[in-house]
Order: sequence, then C-alpha cells, then structure tokens
Amino acid sequence: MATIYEVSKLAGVSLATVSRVMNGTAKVSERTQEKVEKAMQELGYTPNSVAISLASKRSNCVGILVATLDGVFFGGMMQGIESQLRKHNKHVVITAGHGRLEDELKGIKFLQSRNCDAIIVHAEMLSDDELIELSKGKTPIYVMNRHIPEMAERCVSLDNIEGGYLSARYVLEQGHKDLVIISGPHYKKDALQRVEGCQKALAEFNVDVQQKQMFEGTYLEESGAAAIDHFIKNKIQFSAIICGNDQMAIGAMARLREHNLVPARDISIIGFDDVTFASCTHPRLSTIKYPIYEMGKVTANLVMQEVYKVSTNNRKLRFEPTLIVRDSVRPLG
Amino acid sequence: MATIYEVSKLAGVSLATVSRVMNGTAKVSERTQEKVEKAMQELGYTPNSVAISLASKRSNCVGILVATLDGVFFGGMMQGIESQLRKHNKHVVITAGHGRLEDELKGIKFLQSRNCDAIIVHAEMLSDDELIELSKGKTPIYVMNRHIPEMAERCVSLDNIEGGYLSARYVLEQGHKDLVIISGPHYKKDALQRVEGCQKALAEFNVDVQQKQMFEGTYLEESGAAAIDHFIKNKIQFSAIICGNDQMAIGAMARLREHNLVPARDISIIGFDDVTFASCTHPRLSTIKYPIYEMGKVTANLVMQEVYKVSTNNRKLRFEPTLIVRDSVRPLG
DNA sequence: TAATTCGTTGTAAGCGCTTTCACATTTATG
DNA sequence: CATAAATGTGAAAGCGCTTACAACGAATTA
Repeated sequence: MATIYEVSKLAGVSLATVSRVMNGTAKVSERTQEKVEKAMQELGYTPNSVAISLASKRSNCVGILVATLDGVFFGGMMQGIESQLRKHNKHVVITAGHGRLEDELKGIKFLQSRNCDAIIVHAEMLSDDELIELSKGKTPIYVMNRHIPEMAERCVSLDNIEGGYLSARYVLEQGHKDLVIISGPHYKKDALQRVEGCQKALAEFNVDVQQKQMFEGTYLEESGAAAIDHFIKNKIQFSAIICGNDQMAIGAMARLREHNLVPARDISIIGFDDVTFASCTHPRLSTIKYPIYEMGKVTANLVMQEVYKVSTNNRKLRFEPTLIVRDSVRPLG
Repeated sequence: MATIYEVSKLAGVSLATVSRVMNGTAKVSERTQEKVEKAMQELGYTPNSVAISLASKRSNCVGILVATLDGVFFGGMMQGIESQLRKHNKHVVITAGHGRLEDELKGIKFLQSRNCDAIIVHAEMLSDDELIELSKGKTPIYVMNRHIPEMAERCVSLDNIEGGYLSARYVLEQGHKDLVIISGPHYKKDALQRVEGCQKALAEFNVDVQQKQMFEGTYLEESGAAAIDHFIKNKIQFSAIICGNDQMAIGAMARLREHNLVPARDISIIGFDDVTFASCTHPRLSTIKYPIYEMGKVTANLVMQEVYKVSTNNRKLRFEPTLIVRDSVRPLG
C-alpha cells in the first residue's frame, strides 16, 4: 500500500503539499494539485486512516454501543444512525455490551481508545452516574433510550412510562380486568418503566394486578412463550396480556395457540415497540410505537451538529410513544 | 488521557519496558512489572489503540461488511461473528453496503485503511472477480454466503440452490401444482440460486411455472404483500407460494388474509432462512434453515485460526440447508 | 530601488506506540 | 576464576500522517 511519502516523491513535492491537496487545508496551485492527483491515481493511493487518526486526533468515526447486534430493535437503531452519518462520510464502529457491565465498560473504553469522535450508547447495565462520569472524558457521549437530567442535551429518549401507561390504559378501556403482565428483564430500566406506566393506568382504573400475575421475561420470543406456560400452569385467570415488547408478544401468541387459546378472540394481547413484523402477525398486533429508527437519525444529527459542526434540522430529543391499534385486543363485554 | 510515556516516567523505567509488560513480548523482572502496573493503575492508563495499530500494523479488529445493519439475517450473522471474536478479545468494525456497489467498495476500503486484521464480507454487488482482486491486498478477505472456487478456503457458504430445491420439492411432494414464486431481488446472487433450485425440482416433477407466476421482491415484508396483490390482480391461480425468504413469507401471509385467504388452509406457503419469528407465526411457517449464526461463528473461527494463529475446532465451511416442516404447507388432494 | 506583502511550498516536530539493537548485569560453565 | 550464556533494560528509529513554522520568489507598494 502506497504511502503519502511515495506520492510526494512521484509528484515531486513535499509531504505537506500532498496532505494539503487531500484535506484542502491550504491553497495549492492548480499545477501542483494536478501533479499530486495524478501521482495518487497512478499509485492507487488510499490514505491510512489510522495514521490520520493518530496525527489529527480525530477519526471521522462514531462509536456505537448496543446490547446485541441481532434483534430488530437494535437493528433499527444502528441503521438509523448509520444511514444519517453515512451521508456525511462518517463511519460507525459498533460494539456489543451483551447486557454485561464488564462488556459495556470494555466496549466504551475500546471506542474511546480508537479515537472515536463521539460515542452513542444504549447501555443497560451502566448506571446514570457511571455514564456521567464516562462522558467527562474527552470523547462526548450520547445516550439513547434513557433520560439523564445532567446530560439532557445529549440524551435521545422515549417516555417508556407513558408508553406503558398507554398500553395498559387501552387494554383497560376495552373492558379487560383480568390482566397479566410479561415484562422485560428487571435489570433493564426501560422494562421497569414500562411496568411502572402500566401500574399507573391500573391504579386509575382501580384494577389490581398481583405479583403472581407478573412474569419477568427476557425481551425474547421464547420468554413470551414461557410466560404463557407459567400462567397456565399456575392457573392464573386472564383475558388480556400486556407485553414488554413485541417479540415476547409474538412468542406468547404462538404458545397461546398451542394451549388452544386463540389470540384476540380468547385472550387479548398488546406489545411494545412496533417492530416490522408486528403488522404481519395474525391477528395483527396492537402495540406502542417506539420510533427507534427515527431516533437513531436524530442522535446522529445531534452528533453531526455538535461534534462535526454541520448544521442539521434537528427537532426534539424526547419522543412520545403512540398507541397503534390493530386487531389483537378485543373489546370485552 | 495518560500516555505510555507518563507511565514510564512515573514508574521510573523506559517506554520499552512499559510496552513489554503490556504485551508480554519479553521477560520483565517482577519488581519492575509491579512498578509499572502500579503506575498504570495510578494514572488510569488506557493504551491508545490507534497508536498501537499504527506502530504494530495490526489492530485486533476484524471488519465486517453487511448489506444493512437491520434485518434479522444480518443480525444473526454479526452476532455469530462477534460472539466468537469477543472471546479472544478481538473487536469488530462494521460497515454497511446498502446494496450499492459504491458503498460496498468504500466500506471495504475503509476497513482496509483502518488496518483491520481481516475482513468478512457479505457482498451483494461486488463480483467474484472483484472480490478476488480485493483479497490480493494485504488484508485477508473472507466471504460469506458465496462460494468462490479461487478462494474456497475463505468462503463460508450455504448451498442456496439445494435450499431452493428442497423447498420446491417439498411443496410439490405435498401435491401442489399451481405454484407461484416470490423471489429476492435479482441482483442478489442467492436469490437467483434459490430460484434455480426451485426450477430443478419443478423440472423433476414436470410442473411448469411461467414468468407471470414469478414475482421479484426485495426480501422485505412489504414486497411479500405486494406480490400477493400482484398475483391476485392478475388473476393468477395458485395453491402454494414459494418464498425467497421468511420475511417476504410473513408479509405474504398477512396480505393473503386481507384477501380473505387463510394461509395453509387456502394457500400453502414456504419460506427460507428460518429466522426466529418463523416459528411464531400462525400457521407456523415451514421453511429452509439457514444456520447463519453458526456460520458467523465458523467464519470468526477461521479468522482466529488463520490470522491470529489460535487453533479452533472448525469443521466444514460449506453448509447444507435443511427443510423445517411446520404447518404452513397443506397436503393437497 | 528597497521594503513590504502575498501566495505557495518545504522542513521538521510530533501523535503514542512497537521493536530492533546494543549494553550492562547476573548466572552458569569449564 | 575467567569466560560464555542468559537475562533484563534502555536508546532510538520508525509507523504514515498533520501542522506549526520558516522560507522563498513574485508581486506590490512606497
């Protein structure tokens, strides 16, 4: 791989001049410019971004920390961020936290040590305080799906409590009183918040949901199914299920059928997130929309604006969940 | 951020020695080792991986090129690769090709210029020859989902033709004769191969599928739905649908229902990939298993073995698709 | 004509690390 | 006890680039 030195040699100019034509950091006469470009062409020169990064202390990269690389939710998030950044020729470097504190920490350290110009994190284990502490480093940190007052202008989040509230209220409005809740894992803040929102609605409607009517899932399909088994085995009566996310909802719907219970007709169910396939299930899944793709874009814009000084038309950083009514909740009575 | 220089100063040793304790590249007396470690601790030192990369010409990173960052298929692939690499403290750098030749090329160039130790690509636009050419660079390139004879030992692939064959044969064996095919986009090789496999089975059964019984989709849910609209609008008779992937299959199933056609009972359908939610649909989707997660792991192992010289228990690089029978195809007659 | 300015270009000092080589100790060997 | 062989350490030269700063000729001004 050719280096800038060889290019300068071939073009008969100095290193600095080559660097100048590459970056446009200073005026270069047209004649020299052409010579240099010709030399670059001839050598098939590609600048070494590691060297650039070391010398200039920036990398044109923004780091992303997600929980897992699979999963429709994170997919949307990454895609939203990347699509926006790509327009400005910025790249993403992605690491996964796997829901482990150690991995989240290591991931961020790695991204910092790679000279990322900014880091966007969707952390599940890191506490607010740790995040605040980390963001004091030289690399600015942006937080998704969490609202930390101390770094509010760098948080892009959705009101999960409100989302939980909306979902439960809707189910209650349809006349359901025997509810069960399949929540996400309790170590995830958003899971807890969604439950909290549910409880608010429950209180308003004077409906009681006891401990035994709650199941802590993993946000994955299997755990939705496991929840159904659990409730049935324990002879819990219920006419509706409130799910912490869509994946668990479809897992639950499938398992319901294995117990000869037809979703919607026999048991109503509502999800959360509104992932793509939510509209393809049968019955089509009613859910709460989490505009994660959009939010990824907004976060990317925020970075473009503050870190790269490119003005963007960014609006709000705080998103409101909305109820998507489809066919999976049947009015009762 | 502290540098190695400050650590050496504080510990009262030379740069070289600090580097040695970090990398274990040479014996260092216990006493010095302790001094250095204490100094690192005290300064909260994190090595700058960019500098390491520049100096050592390796990065402990492997680059990945996928089509998109969302999508269940690529999610599984990335997750498979990352989970394996992570065990050995290697990191991934991911870029997306967006099904555009330019982006794929730029992505690879970027990964190369970042000193990635290896690159794993799932390319859709790059030709075999281009890939062969690219792999002549100093960064070894591994290819997923494609078999290129010239670089066979670096290709981890699945026999898509066989997969297409299996899916069509199964449907035919169930007595279906009026078939339609919803394929992936024709610019994707695997889409074409799956169709090719179908045709092989069709020929064996002496069943004819004409041009008008084929629909070129995008591999996304919407296009499965669009296909249904298309066939119905054009008054095509069919009792079974062969889909290029599961996503289009669930899109098709949903749209079928909107036309008052019940999947399985009225119209049989088979997918491809066996993504997670395929077993959660109603009826549960019969499909062809594409063990992408497993294959991601295998590819990662290959890299560990050849690039990092860590021995792994890797088996085959060529995977066979398998038929997963569930409930979406009804025997006819 | 001398002094000043400008536009271009080159020189060289890093960026934070790895790695070769040489050197000084220490230990083993005959 | 002299010599050979380890052993532990430091000095210094890069890796490929950016970026002050200096320098130079040409154009402008006084």
